[in-house]
Order: sequence, then structure tokens, then C-alpha cells
Amino acid sequence: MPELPEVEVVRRGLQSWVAGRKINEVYVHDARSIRRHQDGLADFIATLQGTTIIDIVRRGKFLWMPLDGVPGGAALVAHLGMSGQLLVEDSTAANEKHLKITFDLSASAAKPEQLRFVDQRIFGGMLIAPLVPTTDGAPGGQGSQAATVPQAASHIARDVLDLNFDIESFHRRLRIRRTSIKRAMLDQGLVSGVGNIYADEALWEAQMHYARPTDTLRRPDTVRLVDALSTIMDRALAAGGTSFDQLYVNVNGASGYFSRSLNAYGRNGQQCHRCADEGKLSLIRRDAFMGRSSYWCPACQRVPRNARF
DNA sequence: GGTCCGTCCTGTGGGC
DNA sequence: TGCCCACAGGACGGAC
Repeated sequence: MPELPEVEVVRRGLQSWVAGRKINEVYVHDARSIRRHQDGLADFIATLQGTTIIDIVRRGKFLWMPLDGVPGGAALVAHLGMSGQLLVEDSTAANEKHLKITFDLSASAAKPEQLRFVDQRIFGGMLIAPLVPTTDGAPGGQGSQAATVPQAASHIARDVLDLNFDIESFHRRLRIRRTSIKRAMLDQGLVSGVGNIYADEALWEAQMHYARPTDTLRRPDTVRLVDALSTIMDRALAAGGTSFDQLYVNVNGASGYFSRSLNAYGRNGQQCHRCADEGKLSLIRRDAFMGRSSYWCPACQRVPRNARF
């Protein structure tokens, strides 16, 4: 599934291929993909036609494209969910099985004329939202100089790759929570862009158990965790940047990052890499947690006292 | 207000 | 072979 680094690769691709181009026509093949657009299908199409995509901005896993030509300022917002793809293709290319929305773009030398939103599981979607000022006055996200964010994404916190991510504020907010660290990491209002896979990987990296109460975190613990998240995402971004075709802005969960080496996620019953390096035998465990799976090493991620399951 | 759970979805794989 | 069911998970709405 698209994680934050994959979404950043998509953003960069769209910046090259789509920014500055006009939307001539919009075809919505499955209205479920715009169900979060409150004003309905007809409004979605009518608002977009004739506008120009100014930029491509990302915060966490949210992407948005500020639009020129919408009174008051607005952006086309996209979330890829678990299976979403944004593809730049020629109109002669066959429709994908799960094609949901097609945008016909203005002609541009040697650039394909369509942007397509493809989504198998329909956990993702698109909508148009007004742009509102950021609460901290800093640019809204990666790829933007403007201190604005779509209203529909204004509750989303900054991610750890954002230059304006405030670790002090993050630590304070963690401390006053009465929950476990993994729940907090998956709360997009605290820190964005962390999914189940990277939560487990970062916790393994930081040698922290997923059920550790957030109010027991000391500042060095928070720093260690944020460092772990940054390291893992930087690593994935560096690896993923080369795994995509230059022409197609392709997010495909089956390729790219799933070949990356994981230390915890999906390794139930396998030897912990860190423990193995230290000559110890410890097998990664899988627990059901939050209706999801949590993978962790019982030896180097000790269950804390007062664990909050 | 904070926290947590059910729901939305479809493809895959295991069991019968 | 074909059917059924469990499972995977990001984000949101609603219950508590």
C-alpha cells in the first residue's frame, strides 16, 4: 500500500508532469471515489473544468493540488488510501480495471494528456476543499511556499519529514495523552503519515513496545522514536525514488517498497535481526492490536509495566 | 474533549 | 472445482 515515501514519490512525479496544466474535462467513473466531496458529483466536475493545477503539495499521506480559477482559493485533494494510484497516461492507453476518475489535461509538449485515479479497494478518494491558513503560519506541506492547507486536511498534523515538524509540541501532546504509543503514532492529528507498517518498524528501531503508555515517555524517548521514524522514511524514500518509471507516476504496493528489508512487520516467527546480531535467539511475535496486527520482538522491545493494550 | 471501535471496500488464500 | 469466510488496513463518524 502507499506509505508516506511512496506518496512523496507520487508528489514529485505529479510536479513534473501535471503542475501548470489546465483541466479540460473530468470523467468520474465511480462516484464512491468522490464521496467525501460534500457538494456532489456535478459540483466536483463543474468546479474542476477549466481550472489550472498550480502545484502539488503533500502533508502525511494527503496530497493536494491548489487550483487557479476557483474563487476564494481551493485545492483538489487526494488520498490514496490502501490501493490508490495516480497515473499520468496517454488517452490511448487502455482503461485500468479499477479506474475511478479521469482528468483530460491541456496539451503540453511530450507529456501524456491524462491524469487517472485508480483505486481497487476504494479506501482512497478525491474532493475539492477551500484553502485555509495554517495554524502555525508555516508552509502547508512539502512542495508549497504558501501557508495554506485544505480545510479537509487542516486537522492533519505535520509529518516527521516536514521541516516545520515541531518535536517539542509532539512530545507535550504525547505526554498528556492517556493511550499507548502505537495508537498515538497512528493518530494523524498527532503526527501524520505513519501507517501500521512504519509504526511497527519505528517501534522496533527505537526498541519500544507498542503498548507503552504515552505519559511515561521522557523527552529522549520521543526523540528516539522520531529519529527512528525519520530514518525509516528517509531510507524508503531513497530506495523508492528509483523504483518508479520515469513516465508513469506509479504507486503499486506490489513493487518497490515491499522488497525493502523489514525488521518487524510481517516477520511473525522469524528471528529478530538485532538479537541475531547480538548472538541471541528471539522470534518476532504477532499480536492482534487495534483490529490490526502488531509485530514486535519480546527480547528487545520489552513489555512495559502499566502496558496499555 | 478524549478515546476507542465499527465501518467502508475488494482481492487473496485457506478450508471444506 | 467452487463456494464461503477471514483477513488485510487508513480515515472517519459515532458511541461512550
